[in-house]
Amino acid sequence: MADAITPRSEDYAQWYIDIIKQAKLADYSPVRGSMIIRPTGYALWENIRDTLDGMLKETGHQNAYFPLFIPQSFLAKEAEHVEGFAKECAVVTHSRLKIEEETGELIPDPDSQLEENLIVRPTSETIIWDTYSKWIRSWRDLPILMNQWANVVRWEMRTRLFLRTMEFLWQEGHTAHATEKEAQDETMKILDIYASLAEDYMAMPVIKGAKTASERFAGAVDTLCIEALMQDGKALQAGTSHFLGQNFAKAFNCTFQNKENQLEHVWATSWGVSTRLIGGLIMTHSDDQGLVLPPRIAPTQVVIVPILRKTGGEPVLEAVERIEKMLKDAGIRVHVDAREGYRPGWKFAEYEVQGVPIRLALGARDVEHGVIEMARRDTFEKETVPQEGLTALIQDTLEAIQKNLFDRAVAFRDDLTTSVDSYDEFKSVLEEKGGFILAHWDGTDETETRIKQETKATIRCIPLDQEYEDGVDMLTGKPSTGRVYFAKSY
RNA sequence: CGGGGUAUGGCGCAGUCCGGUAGCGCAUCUGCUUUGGGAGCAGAGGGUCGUAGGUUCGAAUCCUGCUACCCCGACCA
Repeated sequence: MADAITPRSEDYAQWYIDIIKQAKLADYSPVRGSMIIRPTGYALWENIRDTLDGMLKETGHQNAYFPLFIPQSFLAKEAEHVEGFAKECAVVTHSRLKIEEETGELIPDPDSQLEENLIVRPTSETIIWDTYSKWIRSWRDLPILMNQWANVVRWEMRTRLFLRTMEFLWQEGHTAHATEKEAQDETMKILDIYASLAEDYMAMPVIKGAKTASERFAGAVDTLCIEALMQDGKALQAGTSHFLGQNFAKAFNCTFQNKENQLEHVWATSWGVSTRLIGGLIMTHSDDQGLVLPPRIAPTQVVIVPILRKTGGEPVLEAVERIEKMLKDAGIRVHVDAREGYRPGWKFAEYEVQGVPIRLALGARDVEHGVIEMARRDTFEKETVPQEGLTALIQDTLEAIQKNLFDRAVAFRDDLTTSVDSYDEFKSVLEEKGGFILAHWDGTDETETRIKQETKATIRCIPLDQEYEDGVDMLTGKPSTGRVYFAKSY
């Protein structure tokens, strides 16, 4: 047995770290709060990225790239935005280093102090709206549907691999529209795309909803989000889509002439998902044996392990090669591990830790009988099946795994979603069961803040499919017309 | 930014109380035997003990300062 994974029941946080290390997704870096994304982890990100990128292009968005450095003065232009981000900005003040003669120490060269400080982007609204104000003159210039894949930096006090790191990878979409309605529709359209990415590809069920004022993006009029529930009963904000109104257009003086020949401020949206999704993926499906990956997003969907004896391995390797080609031709991502020096049992354990959905094992006996052993990562089921018709069976099984993971996660989420009507009940459910709690809320900041202070639970979202229901706020007794989702969150 | 903990081969740790020149497991390398669920035996390589200073004939060990990282809380994708 190699290094063990701490069981979830013992220490969930340690389990999460163990999974990432054992599955070789990421490493800590020499810089606090920064992480090294290893090839396996990055391959996962590439699949998420490529899937989403396809969906965005499908809906008319184009990619561009804006710079990492933003003039410090830009950040100050939108009042709420600066308040939200100023506390976590990395600031560039000098352009070169020099060796101090007396001490031999390497220091920023005082002579190279910048005229104006640069900040490392925590998000790009400011530089993008500065640019849009130059690009947009007429209603004919609209809409602009732009996205960028980039890294951003937020100087976090407390970090966790994938979930919160000082530097992370994401995409940020920034769109400009002629009308409020069009911008609002865009915000919603993106939310649906995010939900589809999460549910249909990552098999991670999400609640679509709107953030309350206190949880809103700094500078947004409205923030929509998708919220997922992790195995420890805590919620994870997995993506956000913001309707920015005309806030940034006003701050950056971005106007256009409408069809009535009047000057009007542009309507805006912005939206993003990040490498945090990988953290969500891990905490949605994985178990005490290691990572569990949904087939549609798994870098390797099928691994084939030949079982070789010292001599007479040729027929086995030939069969493996034939099956590999067959599966590859069908578009399945397959990997053959024919390495010598590692025993089959070792390899089985290795791919289990890495979450490969299906493992095939083929030995001399199987070749003789025209069969092959197939093992599922999600259920640990193992069966010997005919090589004849294998491709179709694999395809079906991959789909079955995908569906099983999603169904399992939905069932878990539903089990851990509780409706409560009193504050006492709220507190006891939160304490003993965790998960999402549906409760009435009077719509005020004060109540939300008090609940947060007293219980550490926040309103994750006001669900978009909220049903009208007369009720009273569990704390204040004031009237409410529908339930909102509360939870402790990451 | 507060509280706690840790720092010794690549990883995980022991050694520190009571100073005498560094050890164990895993991993790595070589050879042989193995190979259908993390192999066995034999041998080998690899460490300025986080850092700076002090005490001492002698410091991983005692003293002082510093730094980094991890965990737990307040703030955030």
